[in-house]
Amino acid sequence: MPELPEVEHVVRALRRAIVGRTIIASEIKLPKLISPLSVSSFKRKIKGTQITGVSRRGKFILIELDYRVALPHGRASDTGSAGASPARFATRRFVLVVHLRMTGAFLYLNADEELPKHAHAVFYLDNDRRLVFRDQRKFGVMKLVPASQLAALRGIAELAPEPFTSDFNSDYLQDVLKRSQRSLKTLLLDQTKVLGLGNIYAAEALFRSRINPFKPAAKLSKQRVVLLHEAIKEVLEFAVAHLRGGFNLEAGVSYGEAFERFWQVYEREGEPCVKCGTRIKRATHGGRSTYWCPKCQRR
DNA sequence: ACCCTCACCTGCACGC
DNA sequence: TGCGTGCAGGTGAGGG
Repeated sequence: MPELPEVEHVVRALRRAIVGRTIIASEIKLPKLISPLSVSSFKRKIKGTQITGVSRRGKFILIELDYRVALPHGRASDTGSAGASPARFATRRFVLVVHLRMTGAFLYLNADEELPKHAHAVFYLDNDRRLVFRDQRKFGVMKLVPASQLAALRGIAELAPEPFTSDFNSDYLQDVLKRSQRSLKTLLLDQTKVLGLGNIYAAEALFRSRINPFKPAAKLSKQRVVLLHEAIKEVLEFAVAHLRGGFNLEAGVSYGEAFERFWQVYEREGEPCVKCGTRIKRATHGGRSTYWCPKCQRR
């Protein structure tokens, strides 16, 4: 389902709901979800951890976990609290790295609510509620890693700069495009080059900047790179600002679904272009559907 | 190093 | 109704 804006939306909802909670137990019904860890070691490691934060890197959700280990003899550890009395515990930090891929979603269930179909992981929290990971197509992945290893994790380490930071600027984008032999549409989907777009927002960003999806990336003029850079940021920002889930945290209704659809070309084959009225076209490109206005996006 | 295709899964909408 | 086909917002492995 999700591209960066949807993931950001899920992160914010999770943050409101689960930060501060302790995971008292878990169930993993789909072992490959958490591989290469075994189910038993995953459960052992995550049990008793406290959720200290929820953040995001690209489309990866990062659930930050602290595990306090009691130390014998009241010895202070360097991660323990400083203060008058010596710490009697050490804190180990972990991150549960989650990628929703196509159909992953989190649910936050009350004690009396039934598990939905395709619930592959269940985390029992200390407030008598459950955080559930559901994923119809089973593409989603979950990795529990020490916080110190996060940055080097394969899949994370290679990611392009975050689109809302100054590192993602038009000079960076021009540099990336110049080196590529691929079409713009294909390149925009590559998370190691441009971060956060998926099939919908790549199409939307190209439409917004009036650039043809099939154009070779290296052939885009500097002027139009600037336009594309603006469009990418605007499309993502607009989506983050306007996404609304139909969910209610207190009622325990699900996250990650029921997003409004406000895109202008995606899934609009045959409909009139909002700018010029020409019928939107669709083609398969690199195995995926691409939508564009043949008049607005001629070049 | 790059780029492409396919594989990973289930479910849904469509046409016959 | 049933069955076959194509398609779905993501990525990684494996090949050229």
